[in-house]
Amino acid sequence: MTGSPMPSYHPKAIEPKWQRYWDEHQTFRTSDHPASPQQRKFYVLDMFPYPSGSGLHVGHPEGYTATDILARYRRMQGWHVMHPMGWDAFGLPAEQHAIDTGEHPAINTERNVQNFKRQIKMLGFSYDWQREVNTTDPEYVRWTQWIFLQIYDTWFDPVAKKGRPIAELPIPDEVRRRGPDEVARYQDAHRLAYQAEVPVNWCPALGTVLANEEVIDGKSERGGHPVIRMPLRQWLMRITAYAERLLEDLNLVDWSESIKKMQRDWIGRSEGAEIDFPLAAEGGELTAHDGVATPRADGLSIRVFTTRPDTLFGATYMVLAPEHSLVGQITTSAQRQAVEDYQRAAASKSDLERTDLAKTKTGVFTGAYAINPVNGRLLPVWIADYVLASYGTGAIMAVPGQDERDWEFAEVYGLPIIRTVQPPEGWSGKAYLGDGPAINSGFLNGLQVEEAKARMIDHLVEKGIGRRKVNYKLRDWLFSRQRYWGEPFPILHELDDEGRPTGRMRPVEDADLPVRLPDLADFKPTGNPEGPLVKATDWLYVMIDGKRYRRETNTMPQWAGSCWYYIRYLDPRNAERFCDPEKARYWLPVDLYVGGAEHAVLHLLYARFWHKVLYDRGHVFCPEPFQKLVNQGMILGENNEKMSKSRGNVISPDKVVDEYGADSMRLYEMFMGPLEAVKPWSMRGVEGVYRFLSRVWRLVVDERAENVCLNDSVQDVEPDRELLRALHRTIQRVTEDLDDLRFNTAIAAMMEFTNLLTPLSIRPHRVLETFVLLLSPFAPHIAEELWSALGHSQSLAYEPWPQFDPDLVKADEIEVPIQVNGKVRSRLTVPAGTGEEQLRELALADERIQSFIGGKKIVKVIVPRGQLVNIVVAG
RNA sequence: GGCCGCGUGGCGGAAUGGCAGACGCAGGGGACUUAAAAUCCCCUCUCCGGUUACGGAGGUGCGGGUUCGAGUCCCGCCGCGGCCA
Repeated sequence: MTGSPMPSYHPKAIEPKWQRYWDEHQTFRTSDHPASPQQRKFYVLDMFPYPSGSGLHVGHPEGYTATDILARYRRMQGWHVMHPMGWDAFGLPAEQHAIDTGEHPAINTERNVQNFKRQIKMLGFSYDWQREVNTTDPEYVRWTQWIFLQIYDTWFDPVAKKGRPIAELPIPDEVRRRGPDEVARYQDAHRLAYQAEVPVNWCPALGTVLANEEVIDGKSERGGHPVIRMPLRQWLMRITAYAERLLEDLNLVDWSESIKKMQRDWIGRSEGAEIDFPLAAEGGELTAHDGVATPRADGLSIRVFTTRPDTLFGATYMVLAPEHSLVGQITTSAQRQAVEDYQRAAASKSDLERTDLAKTKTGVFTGAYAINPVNGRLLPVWIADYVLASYGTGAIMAVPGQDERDWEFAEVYGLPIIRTVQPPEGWSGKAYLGDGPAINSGFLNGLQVEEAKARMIDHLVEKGIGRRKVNYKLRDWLFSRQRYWGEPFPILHELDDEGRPTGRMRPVEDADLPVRLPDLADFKPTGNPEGPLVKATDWLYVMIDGKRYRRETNTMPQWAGSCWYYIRYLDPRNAERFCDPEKARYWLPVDLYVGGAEHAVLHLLYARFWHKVLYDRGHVFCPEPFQKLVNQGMILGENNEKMSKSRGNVISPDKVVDEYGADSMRLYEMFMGPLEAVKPWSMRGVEGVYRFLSRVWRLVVDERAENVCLNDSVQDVEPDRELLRALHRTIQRVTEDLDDLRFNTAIAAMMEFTNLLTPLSIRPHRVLETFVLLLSPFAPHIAEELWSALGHSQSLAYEPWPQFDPDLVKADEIEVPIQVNGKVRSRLTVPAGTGEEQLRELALADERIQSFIGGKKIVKVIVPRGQLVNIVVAG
């Protein structure tokens, strides 16, 4: 605060004052219960930030301002508003800092949180800080671990299509007969949280595995370190079991089509068939000339998934992913060396590199042949890295005639190409993917693609060599990380007398949660896949009932805490449960969720998945967590480029607030353009809204006085009809724009109204009061100050939102343009509500119009909604 | 390569199929001032005619279409952005 005199607009003096007022009066504390049964609830949520060391950037306040305006608006409309904030505070930068400096990540994190909180509070957001959560808080971690155990305790019943307690999993008799260990193994294999040996992206530099999404171009998303593929035993979440519901329930939510589509594409549902191709006995290629191929004695076959079973007659070779388990068994001795060399080379490539369409296809023949089950044709079996082990069955039937990549591969290696769909006349391309009649396809000939698919599947089912199958691109979620700064898994591994794991696991009892992170002197990665927690030898071993256990040393990924924070806000200090069911029932789903589009797929998919498991297990009561979702657009630098330190175009909120105040910052970010649009920053623009706020200030306050007191023009008089109409029109525009999240045009409406008020020498007190209320959600500090200057002793935060009178909004007279053949030629000024017939007559009688239509034939006259006349003349 | 979104003044942007360019920025002129800043008032899409008043023509990336009427709807192209490959 500077000691400068108050009468001119001085945000630095008024903003901290009102922030203190709101804090001291707990103005925005949200009660657990509605004031009356009629009160509507409104849960408006921001994507909580990762408190990085560099502090807030101007992108954060964009979404936060939008939600804050709506929260304040709804409060004034009498709604029961939930508007919380917290910290997504586990993450790699804090751990890296710890590795570099030896300082515990919690200390660094706390410092960053304090800085973020200071910056957020300086913008005057109306959060209920009593509900602040921090994902690294042991009391929060406790419930993240508890939810993990809920998921661990759940299996997916494919018949009921829902998650059920593992105790309800039917155990087959043969499993039961083999004893309790087998039963436990069977259960473990069905849990939604399970361990499996999977090929992972191991990043030696970070000392951790990474999810596919965290690997970009073979390098880690954070840090850009090289990543290699290797098989490791990891925790996974069976999100694939929920694929269908995650897809289906997108129909229940009010999200933009583009975000829904991104989620749908990520889930990647496709319908097709699974087909078994028997492998031919060695030397089978010799018998092919006789048209008889002999299957291998051991009956081995290759199972493929295809979305185009109609093209089966066009299969001319087969491809296995280099990692496919059959490769070793079927490769002939002559090909073994080449195959093994190729497998090694493929292991060092990322999926992205392998499947790049532009890349020249490579592969190696295994020496083996499979038999096409529909025509007995022998198909050479290759391995190639363009086939991924993780998609479908990790094997394909190659149909070059109808698949671009197969065509390319066939060209490179001189494999035969058979078209099975007739391309349109004049087709000059290679593979033809479109519709058309089947050719070279036996009993399918002449059928269009869809019909041919159905007929082929029927045929496969009848012969017992294939089945209808739905496939998803979605993979199970790799849930473990070899890091320190994350939630420990609440899982104990049983050890035998020699200290070797028995393979039996037990979850930590609820009463013993949270499993806290042990303190470490050294946070460096161990360089082996066990993670830094193995160094905490005191923490690592546990004795229970005379048995020795070793704690799980993996930690959870950063996504874990953000999967359920919106629930914890509702009951943040509950020590008995993760959330009181009555509170969850009352507040959920979130009515409006605002955040960056970078979370459009993963965060939202993971959070929806956890929500659905909690829903199935009876802990939450609505199928979807986020009813309406809005993605704010990115704010670019003043040079129209993405803001970044390296480009030197970063705008600091601290600086903006220091120069112009929080209200100008808020107002500018909302005035820049539509919330969802990408838009460049402009300091001149900030100055523009600052000038607007100064003008508003001067409408009310006497600048010449020593203290804040009313301008002489503010008088206790009734507004004239014209001013009253403009006021009500402004109320209408601001209200309707707020309902539709059109903040930029709402602000424009208020600017127009002040432009009208500025030249007036008498400004009715009542009109200014109403206007200040309209402005208050956008620029709350100046609004509070003016409200107080207008004679009120309490905050305006719960003043009723102004209502407009629809009759008053209507103008007495309107101007009606008259067009001739669509061009405006004249205008009429008529009383509002003049009938169409009368408008038509007035228009035709108009002198200027006469000169345009004179002598011409009038074809018709159109008077839409009595607002315009268009006269259509011939010639 | 596929899918999605977007192309409007010098700039950010406004326009339920109905007067294109609201509002703001930048720019120009004026008032106030010893002066400057601040503030207030006026002008500001392009071209043509006119001293003025004003009138006319064109104009929303390009080309077509639907319609009495298209920035808005449809088809094709070009450019930019995002997501996926």
